[in-house]
Amino acid sequence: MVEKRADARRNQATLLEVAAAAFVESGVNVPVRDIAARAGVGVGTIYRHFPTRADLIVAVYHHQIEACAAAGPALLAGSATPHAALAEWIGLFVDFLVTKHGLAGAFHSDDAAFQKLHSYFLDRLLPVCADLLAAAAAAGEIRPDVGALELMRGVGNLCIGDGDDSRYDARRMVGFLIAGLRT
Amino acid sequence: MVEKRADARRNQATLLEVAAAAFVESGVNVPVRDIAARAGVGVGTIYRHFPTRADLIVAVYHHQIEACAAAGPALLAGSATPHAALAEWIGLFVDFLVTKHGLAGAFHSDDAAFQKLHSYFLDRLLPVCADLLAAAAAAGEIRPDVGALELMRGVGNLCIGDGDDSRYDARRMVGFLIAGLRT
DNA sequence: CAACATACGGAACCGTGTTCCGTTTACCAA
DNA sequence: TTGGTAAACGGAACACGGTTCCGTATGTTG
Repeated sequence: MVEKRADARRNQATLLEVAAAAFVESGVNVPVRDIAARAGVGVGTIYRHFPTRADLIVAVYHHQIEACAAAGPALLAGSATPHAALAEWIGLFVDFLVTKHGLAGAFHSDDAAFQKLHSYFLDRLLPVCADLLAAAAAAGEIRPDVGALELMRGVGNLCIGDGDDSRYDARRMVGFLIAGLRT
Repeated sequence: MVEKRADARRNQATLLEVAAAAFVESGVNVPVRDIAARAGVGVGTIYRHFPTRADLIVAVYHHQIEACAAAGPALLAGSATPHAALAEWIGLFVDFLVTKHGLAGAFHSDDAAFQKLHSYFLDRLLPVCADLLAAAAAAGEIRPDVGALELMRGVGNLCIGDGDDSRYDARRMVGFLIAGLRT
C-alpha cells in the first residue's frame, strides 16, 4: 500500500481549501465542526487527515512558512546591510502573522495541542533568523547577545491582537523592538 | 438591606484567599471547579460573588493593580529623569504580570469574559502610563508619538509565556522595546 | 421561635476539541 | 461484472471547562 484511496486524497485537498477559507473568514480558531460542515464531511474525516488542529494549521500555511524561510538568505544576499535584511525579514514574518487572525495567539498558546505548531515554526524559521542576527551582529549593527528564539517569540507576541483594536499596530511595536536592538 | 449575611461575607473572603493561592500554584487559568473544591463551596457560590472569572481575577489583584497605579506619580516625582521613571514603572508592571502565570495571556484574550479584566487594567493604568510618557516626551528623551495604549499592550504581550521557557525573558524584550522608544 | 429573604450546592447546560466504532465505499482480483 | 476486503467515512459520544438554574439550607429579624 503506497497510494491513498482517491476519495481520501480528494477530501484532504478539499479540507485544505475549505480550512484556508474558514481561517480567513473566521480566524484560525474557527471550530473544527464548522470546517467539517463547510467541507461536507464529518469531523472524523478531518481528524483522520490532520490529527490535531495544529496539524491542519501547519498544513494550510506550509507554503507560506517555507516561503518565509526561503526569503531569509535571499534578503541577506540582496540587501544593503545585514540590519536592513533582518528588518525586512522580520517584516515578512509580521505580515504573515497579522494577516492570520488569531494565529499569533495560537502560536504562543501553552495548550499542548499547539506544541506541534510552535515546533514547526521554530524548526523552519529559527535558523533563518539566527543567520540574519549573526550577520547583523558581525557587522556591528546590533548588540551581539540577542538570541533568535527570544527575538522570534517577542515579535510573535507583539503580533497578538493586531487587528482587534485599531489603536494597536503590531508593526509599529515590532519596529520599536528592532530599533532597540541597535548598538 | 444594606448588610450582607455573615456567611456570605465569610465565603467571599475565603474565596479571595483560596483563589489567590490557587492562582499562584496553578496559574490564573485554574478551573473554577478546583477553586470551589479547595474553598469547600459549590461553584454557584463563586459565581454569586464573582459573576465571571475575570471579576475574580480583578478582585484578587485589585490591591496590586492599585499599588502599581499609585507608583507612577511617585516615581515621576522621585526619579532623576522622566525616562528613568518610565522605565522603572514599566518594570513594576512587568514584574506584576510575569509573576502571575497566565495573566498576561488572559489580559489579551479576545474572550468576551476577559473584557472586564482588560478594561479594569486600562482604566487604572493607562492614565498613569500616559503621564509618564508625556513627561519623557516633553523632556525630549523619547519620540513624541508613542501612545500609552500601544505601549501597554506591547509590554503586556511581551510578557506572555514568560516562565514557560527559560530561554525567553520578557524583561529583556521589554527593555529592548523601551530602548527603541528613544529619540 | 416563626417566617422569610438571602445564600448555598451542585446538577445540568453549552460550546469545543477529540475519540470511537458501525457503516459505506473504492479498489482489485477472479 | 462482481464479490471481498481494507480503507475511509460520518457523526454520536466523551472530556472538560465556563456558566446558569433551582430546590434546599440557613442567617436574620420581628
